[in-house]
Amino acid sequence: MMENEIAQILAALERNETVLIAALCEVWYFGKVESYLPLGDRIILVKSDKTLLVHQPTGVNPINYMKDGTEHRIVEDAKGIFLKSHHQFQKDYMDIRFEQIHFVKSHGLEDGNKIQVQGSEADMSDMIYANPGLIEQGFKPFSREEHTQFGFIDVFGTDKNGKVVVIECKRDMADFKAVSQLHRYVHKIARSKGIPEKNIRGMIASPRISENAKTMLYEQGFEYVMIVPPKYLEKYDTNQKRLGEF
Amino acid sequence: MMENEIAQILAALERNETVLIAALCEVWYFGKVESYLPLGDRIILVKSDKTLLVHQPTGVNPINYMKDGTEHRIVEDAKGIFLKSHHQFQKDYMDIRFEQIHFVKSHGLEDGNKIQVQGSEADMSDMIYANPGLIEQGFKPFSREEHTQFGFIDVFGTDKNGKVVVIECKRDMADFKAVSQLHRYVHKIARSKGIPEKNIRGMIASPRISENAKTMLYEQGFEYVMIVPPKYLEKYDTNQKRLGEF
DNA sequence: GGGGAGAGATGCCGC
DNA sequence: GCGGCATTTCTCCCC
Repeated sequence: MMENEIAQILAALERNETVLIAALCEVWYFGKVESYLPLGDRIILVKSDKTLLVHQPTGVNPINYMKDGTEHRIVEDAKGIFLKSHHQFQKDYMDIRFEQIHFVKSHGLEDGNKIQVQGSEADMSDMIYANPGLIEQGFKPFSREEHTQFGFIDVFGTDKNGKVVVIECKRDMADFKAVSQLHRYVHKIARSKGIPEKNIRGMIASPRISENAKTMLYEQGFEYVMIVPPKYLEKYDTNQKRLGEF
Repeated sequence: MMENEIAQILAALERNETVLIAALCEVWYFGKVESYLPLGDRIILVKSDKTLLVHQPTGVNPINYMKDGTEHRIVEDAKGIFLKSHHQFQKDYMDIRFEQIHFVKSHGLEDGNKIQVQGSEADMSDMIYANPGLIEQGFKPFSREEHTQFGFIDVFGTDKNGKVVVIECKRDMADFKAVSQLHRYVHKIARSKGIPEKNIRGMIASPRISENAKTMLYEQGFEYVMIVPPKYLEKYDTNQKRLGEF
């Protein structure tokens, strides 16, 4: 009944193509958790690196997946027609039983390009290093080399009085976890430099901060600087223009 | 040149079907961040809820996406043929320029079923409520109703001496964040009940714990209980058997 | 491989 | 919408 579609899938897997399947199916997963997805229409995607995705007709995330390097085979027996997948290192398994295959399509895809992103937390700290005045007058960040030596601290320098300043950047709203992160960093620096914690200035730099976080921040004697990640809003306006251009 | 494929896309969008496109394309995104993905072969998936996914030929995650409720339209001008997507509430935009469309497929998908998962953190705390002896002899969890009233504490009860016990469950390896979570809960309970923090027992329950976390845990006077989420390994063995059955 | 941290994290639930 | 938290988070980078 589905011989033709199964043959297409096998041939495409053999040729290492990307395979797209629309099918009425049920799915079992056994790995870090166990899951069962009852019968329904789904899109199944097998990529050339052997990643397997099962997508329901709604939502961003796959409902089931297997990572790259998975082995796939088709098994036909009395219980039905299955795509059986196994990942040797992840030690997990997925079984898909096909009740009906709506269509199969495959294609060899070539894509060596990577995405370029602007507006990340790293861009924020770069911006502060390039324009220390954004923090306050007289703020001097240490060199980028020293930055790494103390671990994962976003920005690290001295104020106009020579006091050590530790800054934790968040690209969006800072929450209490950002404050406890900052506290941990200040503690780390205090110990490694032999300075009392209260003599180190800790700051959160972000476009906004939650009420809880603000309270925690001030309770611990830390400070807040409102900084918007580079081109966060400006580019948004630009987009509107750019969209209009078309 | 791509008239036929464009017509297929438009018709499928009109009919609210799930649309699959394999295409050589470049992608711009403007939203919380900005991104640009240079020309390459990708799979584009538009779901019936108007979710848009762009997948490269490798990896589990989409390289670009738009959430459900996005508006999509095809725009053809001197600069090329575009799928232009806009989300009113997310206030973000995506533009895909098609250089070449390898194929278009669409289908109306029906799927009302939800996934059933076993082995989550919630299952762990359920297991402990059902079998308090897993923690220690004499441990008595409070009722599930009280559980919510103190917030997001996984398990909450008293030991054989009537001391309050707060347990944070992790389905896999517990790290230092789990310990600081536990510390916060103990602090919360101490304040709300007017008990000194040192008179409350805090515990991490997980199949494993990192060295750092263990150190932090003991420094703060907390305890560790090794608990494996229900059927974490047993079912894994079962699977092997079950897989053999086919 | 462990450990720490970001991510356009997403998604869920509760207020 | 914010807030807190789990997720088969994934991914990257460093030790």
